[in-house]
Amino acid sequence: MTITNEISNRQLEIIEVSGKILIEKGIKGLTTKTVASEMNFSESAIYRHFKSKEEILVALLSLLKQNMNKRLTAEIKPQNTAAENFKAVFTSQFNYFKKNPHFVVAVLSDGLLDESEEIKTIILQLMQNKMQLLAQILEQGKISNEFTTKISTEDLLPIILGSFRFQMLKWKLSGFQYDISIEGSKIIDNLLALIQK
Amino acid sequence: MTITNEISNRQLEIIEVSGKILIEKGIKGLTTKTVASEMNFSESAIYRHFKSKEEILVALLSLLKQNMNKRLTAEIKPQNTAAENFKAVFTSQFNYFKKNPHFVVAVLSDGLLDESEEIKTIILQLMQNKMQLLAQILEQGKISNEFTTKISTEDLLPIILGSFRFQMLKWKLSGFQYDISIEGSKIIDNLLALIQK
DNA sequence: CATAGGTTAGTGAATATTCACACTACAAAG
DNA sequence: CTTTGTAGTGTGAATATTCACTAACCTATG
Repeated sequence: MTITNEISNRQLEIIEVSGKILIEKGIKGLTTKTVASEMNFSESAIYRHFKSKEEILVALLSLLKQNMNKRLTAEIKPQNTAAENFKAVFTSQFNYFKKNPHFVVAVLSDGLLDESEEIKTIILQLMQNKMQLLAQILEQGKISNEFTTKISTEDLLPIILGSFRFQMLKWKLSGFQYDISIEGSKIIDNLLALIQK
Repeated sequence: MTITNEISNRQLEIIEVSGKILIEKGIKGLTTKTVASEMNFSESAIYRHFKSKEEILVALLSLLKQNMNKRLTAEIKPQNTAAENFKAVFTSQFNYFKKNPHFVVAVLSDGLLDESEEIKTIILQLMQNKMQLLAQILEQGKISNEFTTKISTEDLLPIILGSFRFQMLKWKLSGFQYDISIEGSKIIDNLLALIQK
């Protein structure tokens, strides 16, 4: 356990293992025992790397938040059309979760929401960040006359985000069996078809 | 504990109390201790009414499933337009949850999904039931030329259901502070505006 | 007097966390 | 080159707490 904010390799391993357990066995399955077992070391060894179990979850979510923000912000380019930006952002999301399904918990985070105040805060920030990015694209599309102005951006956000979340839930329920980037691109097209003029 | 399938008054009380705890403290907060305390009797008294804790959850979800199916099916009338049926169904849902916010857990059921196979099955049935009802209305609207045919019913379902779920999540996150039937009717109108021709 | 529904006082299992201890790599000091 | 200090990382055993659930007993009421 270092003093810096940097995440050590071992910490990253623990985070990834925790994510894996989280999607396989849910929040109830994530115990010091299961994490230790998956790491092939004793329970007490966990405490060499994290102060508490909660800290692992906080680190996991913070990491995702950081990644997501960087990644998605880079996808938005002013010279592109709003539809292109819209596609780019969601494609990036679906590809990311395809490669890192253990982070899907953060999207389907209902269970995590009740864990602690700190965790709840991070999850809310994550949602807030995504909504802001999306709002930006929707506004662009309205100004450029690509998207419908029948519905306010504010009202459009929960529809789009809700659809995205639901798609993720379906994917999880299927046991991550199908290709989310393919199914995802369908829903992107459908959403665009609905909001485009 | 009676042998019949009927739910006794005391059982109903326990179910309602459990739902209340579930939305206030999440699945982790639902323990024999908290239920007993809320009921103002001892933990062991619970077992006079239910065989196990899981049985309480099963009863809660089964009850909701029964109620919902009856209620929503009654809302759909062939002589009405698809848009009217659409509105009626969702208005009924929002009003129901306004009166019974402790059942919202079943909608935001991620946490419950990992509890047990039986619980997972009931939740999936609940979702399936609602999707079927909704599909019926969407098909009606397509035939009567009210709704867009640009998007298949199958693809429209997750968008609508996802929006509904997300609205419920927002409501829960707000601590059930605003009037869900008012906010709900807004989202109904918005969704209709999107899918109507 | 049998039963429904309550009580108190347990049970064993699981949980997160702590502690004393051991090993290793490596850099500084002699 | 060897000694030695130290930071990092592991272990096993023990901890208090919480959990779902049970057994034995009490009592009002139909």
